[in-house]
This record gives sequence, C-alpha cells and structure tokens, in this order.
Amino acid sequence: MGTAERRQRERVRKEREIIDAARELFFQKGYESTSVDEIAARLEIAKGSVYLYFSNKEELFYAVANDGMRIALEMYEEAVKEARTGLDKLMAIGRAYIRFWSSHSDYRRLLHDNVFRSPLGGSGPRGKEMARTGAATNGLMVAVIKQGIRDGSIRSDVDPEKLAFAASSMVDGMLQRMEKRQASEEVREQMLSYAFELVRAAVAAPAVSVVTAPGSKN
Amino acid sequence: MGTAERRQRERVRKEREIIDAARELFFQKGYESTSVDEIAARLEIAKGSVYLYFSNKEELFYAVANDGMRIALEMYEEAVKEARTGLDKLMAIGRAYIRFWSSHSDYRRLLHDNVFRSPLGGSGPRGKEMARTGAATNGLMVAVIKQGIRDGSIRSDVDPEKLAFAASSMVDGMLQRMEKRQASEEVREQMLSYAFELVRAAVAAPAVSVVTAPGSKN
DNA sequence: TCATAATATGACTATCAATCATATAACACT
DNA sequence: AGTGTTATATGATTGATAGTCATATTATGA
Repeated sequence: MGTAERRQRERVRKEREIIDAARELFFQKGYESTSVDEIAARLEIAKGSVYLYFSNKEELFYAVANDGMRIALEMYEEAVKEARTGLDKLMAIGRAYIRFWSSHSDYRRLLHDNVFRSPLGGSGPRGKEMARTGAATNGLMVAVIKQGIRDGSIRSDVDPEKLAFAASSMVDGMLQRMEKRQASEEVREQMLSYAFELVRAAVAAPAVSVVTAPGSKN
Repeated sequence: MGTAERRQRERVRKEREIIDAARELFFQKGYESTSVDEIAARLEIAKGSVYLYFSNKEELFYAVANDGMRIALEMYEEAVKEARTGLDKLMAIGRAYIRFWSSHSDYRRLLHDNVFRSPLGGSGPRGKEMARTGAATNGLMVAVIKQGIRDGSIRSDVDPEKLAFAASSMVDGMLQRMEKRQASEEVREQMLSYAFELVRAAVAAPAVSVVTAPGSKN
C-alpha cells in the first residue's frame, strides 16, 4: 500500500512548487513587499492552502534561504577539494564565497536584506533546517582551520572556532553594508579580497614566506 | 520678534519628547512591536500629531538610533585621546566599542535587530543625520589608521579606508550574530577581543629589525 | 456505498502605518 | 478688541496584509 508514500511525495512536490513561486517573487520584489496572497495567486491556489504547507511567511523565507545556503555550501566543499594546506583551503573558501555571491546576486540581496530574520532560524522546521546548513558551513571552516594548524600553514595559537566566527562575520557584515551602498560588483570583490588577505596576514604561520602584504595575491 | 525662534525651540522640544517616548518603547518591546499609536498614547497626544513631527515611523527609528551612535562616537573620541600611536588608538577604539555596547545593551539590541533599516539611513532628514554620524565614526577610524601609518605603528601597505570598512564590518557582523545567539556578555567580550587581536596581528608594523615594506606612504 | 480523513477554499478578523477633513490655538496687523 | 491667516492638533478613516476558520471538496478504504 504505497498510498502514504505517494501522499508524502505529493506533499514534497507541493512544497517545492510553493517555495519556487515564493523565491521568484522574493527575488523580484523583496520579502516584505511580497504578500502571501500573491504567492498563492501565482500558483492559482488559495492563500489558506499555503498555510497548509508552511505555518507562516517566515518559514517560507527560511526554505528559500536554505536553498541558497545549500548551493553555497556545495561550492565551498568543491573549493576545499582543490587546495592542499589548511590555509589554502581557507582562502579557497573565500574565493568560492566571492564566486557564489557574485553569481547569485538574487540570493545575496534576499539574504542580506533580511539577515535579521536568519539568526539561527526561527523555531519552525524550515528555520531549523536553515540553521543546520549554517552550522555545516561553519563546521567546514573550523575543520579546514584545524587542518591548517596541523599541517603548519596556520599559526598554532589560532582558535579555530573563534577565527571561523570572526572571519565569516566580517564577510557577512561587509556584504550586508555594501548591499545598502549598492557597491558595484567590482568594488565588492576588491573589498572582499582585501578582507581575505587581512585574515591571511593575521593567521598564516610565519614559517617560510614572511607575512604576505594585504592586497597582494598569494 | 523672537516668535519664530520660540516656535523653533518648541518644535525641537516636542521632537525630543517624541524621540524619548519612542526610545523607551523600542527598548521595551522592539521596533516592530511598537505601534505609533502607543507612542502617541504615552505622550497623551493624537497619532496624527506624531506625523506632524516625523514623516514616518522609520524616521523615528533613525532619530533614536542616531542618539545611540552619537554616544558611541563620543566614547571613541575620548578613547582616541588616551593613546599615542595610531595602532594604539585603533585598539582603544576597539575597547571603547566593547565598553559602549556592553553598557548600552538596549541600543545594541535595537540597532542590531534592525541593521537592515540603517543602510545609509533612509531619505528623510533623520536618516541622513544618522548617516552623517556613521560617516563621522568611519572618518575617525580612517584618520587614526592614517596616523598609524605615518608614525610607523601600522604597516604602510594598509589601505585605511578598506581596513576601517573591513574591521568595523567584522565587529558589526559579529555583534549582530551574537545577538541572535544570545551570547553572554562575557562570551561577547571575548570574541570581540579576539577579533581585535586578529586585526592587530594583520596590520601591526613588523618589529623594528625588519625592513619596512617598499613603497610606504609616509 | 458510505464514513472518515486529508486537502482546499476564501471570507473574515485583527493589526497598524499613514492620511485627511476638520477643529482649535497662536499670531500679526489694524 | 476684532479679524483674517497660519501653525498645530485631532481621531476617524483608508488600505494593506498576515493569519484563521468554518465550510466544501476530494481521496481513501472497508
């Protein structure tokens, strides 16, 4: 009796449809200016039906945001594979970060115009799922930093958790502010690159190459 | 005929009253959950009267936020006086930052729960005023960094504007995220101190024995 | 064929920012 | 003082929208 399973599949498909519609509208007009009525209208269903699948509008936001974060996470994971030392991997994540946020400016705008509603996500399931994706991203950074300490590319007095937190906060904070200032894509990249070099200068082990000057590539 | 002047004074006084009432309510219940009606009720005036002095609720937010930012700026200016080198001044600003945000957690919560509405402020006069305060704060940091480069405490290849931007974004980003996580005051301070040391490690001029990087401004 | 459960609907409620026609008070000028 | 003009104040009204709920429709299974 595959009824339950079919029902479950149907449910997931419906949820997906709603998320997709919401995403398009959020991208187009922003979260605040999109009404649940509009989302429903786009799918030609009743507003009440949306609430059958998502307990409130914010959960819908978390679902969309999580999609974006998942894409980013996958890009980081790819980037990490292509570098050897922990430090290089950390920098590779940085470059992937720039790549992601340049190529997905819709997600960037949506997420950074609404950071305030993405703490650890709300209390609903979608919020929690997004929080997990955030935690996984953080975990990746911490792991990479730890490796760097082991392989000698990162100074041993670095605190992996704190560094991951500070570095990602810096980048988030910068992107957020630049969003408001409507900085050009080019300026954005320059600023981020500068910040990454700053981090590198701060944490690279003093071993072979003396601390690299900020602003110089590699 | 001091009539115009008295009127002007009266206007300022009224505005002040409204800002103060709004601040108390924003602190107590947050921006979103405070209605303009409540603000008016607290002052025993009609809602319409509020709109006689502020064109919308957001302007009221900017006015309150600006107060907070002014207090902080003054603390930074004090802190700067008590250090000698540019690098020390930069670190002193950092410590003042911690002091301000610990002692004024009401402002901290209000501002960081609402960063999204404080880009460069909105288009109204209060938003613009807040933007000016922000610019002044940034200007102070840039000036201090420039001095550091001149007096040799900060590496000459540092870009003052970019460093100021990256560093303040980092701190903002961290505070914002910690607000959501409800980190304790203690953890908060530790994290911020760590971030400041990271910045110091990245920008402090190398010890005297080491040759200064070529192309130093001075 | 019918009872039960799942899904869908859209009218309705509640909330609130912002507006506006109307009223009152302050002022300037004679 | 008397009068027209401007500034200030009011609160009922509008418009928008998130979320609810009684009711209807459809699917399932005995």
